[in-house]
Amino acid sequence: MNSIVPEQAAPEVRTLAERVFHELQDAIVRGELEPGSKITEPGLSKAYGISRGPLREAMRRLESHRLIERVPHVGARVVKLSMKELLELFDVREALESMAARLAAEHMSTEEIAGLRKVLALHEQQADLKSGEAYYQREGDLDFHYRIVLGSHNRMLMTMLCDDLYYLVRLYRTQFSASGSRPHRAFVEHHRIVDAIEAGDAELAELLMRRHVSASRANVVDRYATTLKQQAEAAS
Amino acid sequence: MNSIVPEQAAPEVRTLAERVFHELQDAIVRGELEPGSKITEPGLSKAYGISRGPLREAMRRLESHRLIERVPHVGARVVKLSMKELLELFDVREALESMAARLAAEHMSTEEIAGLRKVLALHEQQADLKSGEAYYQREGDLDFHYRIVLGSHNRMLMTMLCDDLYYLVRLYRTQFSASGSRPHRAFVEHHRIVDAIEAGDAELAELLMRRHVSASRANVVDRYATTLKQQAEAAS
DNA sequence: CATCATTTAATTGTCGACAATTGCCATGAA
DNA sequence: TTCATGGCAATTGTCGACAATTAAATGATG
Repeated sequence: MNSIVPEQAAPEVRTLAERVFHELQDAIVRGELEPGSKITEPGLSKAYGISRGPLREAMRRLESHRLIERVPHVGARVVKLSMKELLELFDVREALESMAARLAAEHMSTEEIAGLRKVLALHEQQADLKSGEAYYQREGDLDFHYRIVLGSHNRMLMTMLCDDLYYLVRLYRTQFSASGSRPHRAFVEHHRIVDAIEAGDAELAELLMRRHVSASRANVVDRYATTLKQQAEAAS
Repeated sequence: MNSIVPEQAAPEVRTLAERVFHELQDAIVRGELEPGSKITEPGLSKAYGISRGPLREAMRRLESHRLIERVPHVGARVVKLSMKELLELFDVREALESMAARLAAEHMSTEEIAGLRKVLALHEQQADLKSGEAYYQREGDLDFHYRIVLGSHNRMLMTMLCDDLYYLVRLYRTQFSASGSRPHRAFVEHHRIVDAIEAGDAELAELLMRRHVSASRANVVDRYATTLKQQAEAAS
């Protein structure tokens, strides 16, 4: 079980390959390694002061997490999400997270639900501050989704969403510099979802989560259309 | 894009690691490598006549596909699906495949639908033969699901289902020696799903696929309970 | 006889070097 | 000028050896 929460709470990293994997993962998600840029084994090998052996293992792991793309005998590039791929990601999230919400409504313990409520409270408090810094809002949002996935008690779902897809989500947020959008509405939706989970209403929780992700996707499409329009105006 | 269809139609394998990966994948899914058995790097290295370098890469890939489990400094074992994990797999399949059916209803071309119908015809023809050999039936079943996933035109879904989960499904079928169960009912369900896809009814296709996977899951639970009961009787 | 510490063997992790393949660049011909 | 061809540099793929860690075997001790 890898890091469950963004904060790299990895206490003991037992192997070099593992450590450099996490470092590279962070570097990519944070945008320090430019999307689409080519990364070379000797380069990284020197940069991190390790041999190419462990580095290749780390890169192979990054590839399986869809953070880099490799072509045999050619090289590796940091993944660059296209709009099409981003929408694909949302469809997959909709399928998996709605299932997670359904299972969470069936299996989540009272303690877990209490923790979930605490996250919501913290989330709103930060929103009241209107601190502008959308970063924490967004991290809070991910925290919310994390906990529901964990509440599903389905390990396969957990690794798929928490270890793979959520890193892509964060990568997207840096690549498209997606600021915290539609925050208030998202808050309301989050609350409704927790209510359904607490009531043990699996079907409703599933439906609400589905709409929640779907609305988020629609919001992305909107923003993208707006951006295109602005670019067209600027060009004319 | 890796092998889309079971038949290893990989014409050109460019690297040793890739080749041995596919060979090991087949060996595991076919049950030649016993589930839960420990696999050692020097052993496989000699067995396949390659160095440990490419072999480690192949093993790392197998791990990301959930076919083996590795522990740092300890070793790797062929995955052994427990009942709990099998049910988890079904929940994930239900989520992803129902989404695939929905997208397929929206995006599938007439040619793709024709191909799908052809698979169904072939499927039934084999059933009429009552050839007992459930193997082909099962492969036909997987072929059906493959094509629908491909019809979703969502690459992320395709890799998740075709490259990862479906190998686990086949592994399960060998591990639990699951014979062709409930074949007639599955046929009917398959037809209804294709009808919905052809009609472009996304919601219905999604619902039917969901029920289809869910019924398959329930069937597995039934069989498992029966097995347990028989074992208890034999012990008494 | 059981339990614990120590040693030992085997496996994994890491490293540096060599071979193979690719992409680039210069050179030359149409 | 443009395109094809050849060679060259760089990167990836592969290999064997060494170091670090783990699990087991052995022996000592209560």
